[in-house]
Amino acid sequence: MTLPAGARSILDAATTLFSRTGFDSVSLAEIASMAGVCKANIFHHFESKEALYLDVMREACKGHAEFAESLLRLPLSSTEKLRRLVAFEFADMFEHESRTQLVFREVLNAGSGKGRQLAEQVFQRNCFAVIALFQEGIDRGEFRADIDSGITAWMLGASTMMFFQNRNILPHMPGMGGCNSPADFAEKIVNTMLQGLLAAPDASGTAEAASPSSSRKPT
Amino acid sequence: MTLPAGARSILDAATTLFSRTGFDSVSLAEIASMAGVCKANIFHHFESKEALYLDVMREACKGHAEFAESLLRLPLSSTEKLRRLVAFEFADMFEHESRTQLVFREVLNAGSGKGRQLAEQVFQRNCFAVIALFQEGIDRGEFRADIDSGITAWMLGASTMMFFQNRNILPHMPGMGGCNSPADFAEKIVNTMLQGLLAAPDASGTAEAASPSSSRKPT
DNA sequence: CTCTGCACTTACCGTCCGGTCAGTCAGCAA
DNA sequence: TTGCTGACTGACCGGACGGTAAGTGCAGAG
Repeated sequence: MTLPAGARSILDAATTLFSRTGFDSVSLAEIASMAGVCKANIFHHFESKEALYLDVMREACKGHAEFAESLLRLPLSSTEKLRRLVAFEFADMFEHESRTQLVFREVLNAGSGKGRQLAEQVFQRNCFAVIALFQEGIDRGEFRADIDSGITAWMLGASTMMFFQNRNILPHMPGMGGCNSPADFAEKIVNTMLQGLLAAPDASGTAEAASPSSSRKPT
Repeated sequence: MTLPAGARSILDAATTLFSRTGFDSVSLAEIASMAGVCKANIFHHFESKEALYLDVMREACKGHAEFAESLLRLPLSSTEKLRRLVAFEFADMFEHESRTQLVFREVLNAGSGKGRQLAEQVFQRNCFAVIALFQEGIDRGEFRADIDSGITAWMLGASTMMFFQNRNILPHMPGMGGCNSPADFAEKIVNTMLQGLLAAPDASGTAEAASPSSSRKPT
């Protein structure tokens, strides 16, 4: 915001390039070239390559996970909150691919990450919000009492990240031809989870609760 | 096997180092040093750094996914096959950490991977076996007919990979304090999935089918 | 013993990288 | 006009990198 134009363009170029192939395989010369400045200018605005990377990460992490937390306070069923949360996260990921890629790379590359801490903070905060959501559903009797909210949140997060990370090769994966859009995938994983989460289906109610909007998919 | 001792030690050192931090941040000098040979000797046995990496990947991929395929042919319930499959995969992953890390890194680092194709083959093959398992369960009426076997396999694979990848920070994750061992986690994700997979629980049977071995966990 | 082929080494090359430095230039206050 | 500041640059540095050339030593075949 208060950054000079040069620093801004460096940060943007670095975000794009780092998100593409990581820290090591991007050179400062590349970044400078894409930013339209000379290499030495990078050192005028940033202390080192690593400091630049951390600034890029800090920016990428900002603004994440706030929706999830605000969502928790809305007067909705836990099922509906879950649907909205996953739908939002998928939309958000694809709207900011570079940022998302950066954070995910750090979370997924166990150890050795320079921005690991930052990414973990984002991940943990997100995870915690989802856990709270599941726990609320359990307390309300909307979800089964015998599920583990931590494990369930983990599965949801893992599926989401993997989908994003493999979005380009997904059409070539066996059995995944059926889901063609992120929204489609999001709906399907939520449905799959819900069928295991919803409180015991006494008689009716199961199918309806799993698909509250009447004509979600006529099959 | 038919490799000279030197080539063998180079391959082993490279496997260890590449699995630790990836391709870029490992130098041939490091590999040579760990292998106890001089750097030039690497070029005697391997065409280039990249060729060495591909050989390492090829070896890491070998022998994977065979258990899953053989498992499918056993005369067991789909539920039991699923349990055994996941239990085996968790045990196998932790028994060969370096190999596993290599393959997972390639699968998870979207794009830009040198051994991407190899890792994808492993991943696809594994995925396909699990999909077949789910499909069998559906056909038998053991699993719900309205689940998507591809999505379900995806969720299972994603959860497993994420667990392995984050095994070191897992104790610090919110809500994951409860599961202390890989086997524990494996059992929990299977249970979570099954509760959503098992055919409609008419009256009894659900809890029993989800935990076939009588005294799995007395709670 | 000699020849051959292979494992292996020492010494070196050109290149590219992160980082430094001296200096230019525009804007602005006094 | 002068003096100062901060954005920006081109030229350069030491070092590490992937890779090469030339040669050593040694085992087995003839």
